[in-house]
Amino acid sequence: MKPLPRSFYERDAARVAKELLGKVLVHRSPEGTTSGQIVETEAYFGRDDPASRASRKRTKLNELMWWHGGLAFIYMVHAKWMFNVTAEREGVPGAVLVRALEPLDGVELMKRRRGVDDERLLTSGPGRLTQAMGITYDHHKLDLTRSRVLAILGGASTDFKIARSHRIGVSADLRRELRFFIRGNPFVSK
DNA sequence: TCCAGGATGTTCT
DNA sequence: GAACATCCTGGAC
Repeated sequence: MKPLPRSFYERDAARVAKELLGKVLVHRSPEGTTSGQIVETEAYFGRDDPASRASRKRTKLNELMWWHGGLAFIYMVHAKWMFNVTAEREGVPGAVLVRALEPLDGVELMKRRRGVDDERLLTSGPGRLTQAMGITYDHHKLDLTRSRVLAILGGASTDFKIARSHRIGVSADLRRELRFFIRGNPFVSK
């Protein structure tokens, strides 16, 4: 499996979010390799999206949303790291939040990092999956199309049904439903 | 320097 | 389903 190319990411954020389902996120760390299939995502846009970090002024923290697609965009909420991928072409703000994974490789390492034994609790939430995968602000700005450390690989299963809903935990959501998840997958959050 | 807030998680009912 | 612990960030002062 090869990393998804830049052209995959430089499109409408909602489309990128939807098509990231079923792809595989891999982190190669000194402790070992962990990977998981993406089962839940959310799309975020720019100025017209009140829930987006890019709806406010461009700062050092959110500027990656304006950069080109395919970069790791990481920030902290409620003392938890959130893992996003930038979408859209350079100059157009957009990002996809990865909300849940189905663990594949390195399950024992994930359990150790999370301090829990129940597989369902390892990666079924945005803060949980970063902890299980060992993703931190160190990975901010990493190019997912080139990095050997952190990558999203294509070619995974497409044998699933996609469901959608409103985004979770946002104070002011858009009318559009921008959360995508694999229907019936036990690792989807909530 | 201080402090409110936030795209959450856990634990309790 | 609701309370609350958690802790970094940047803007306010």
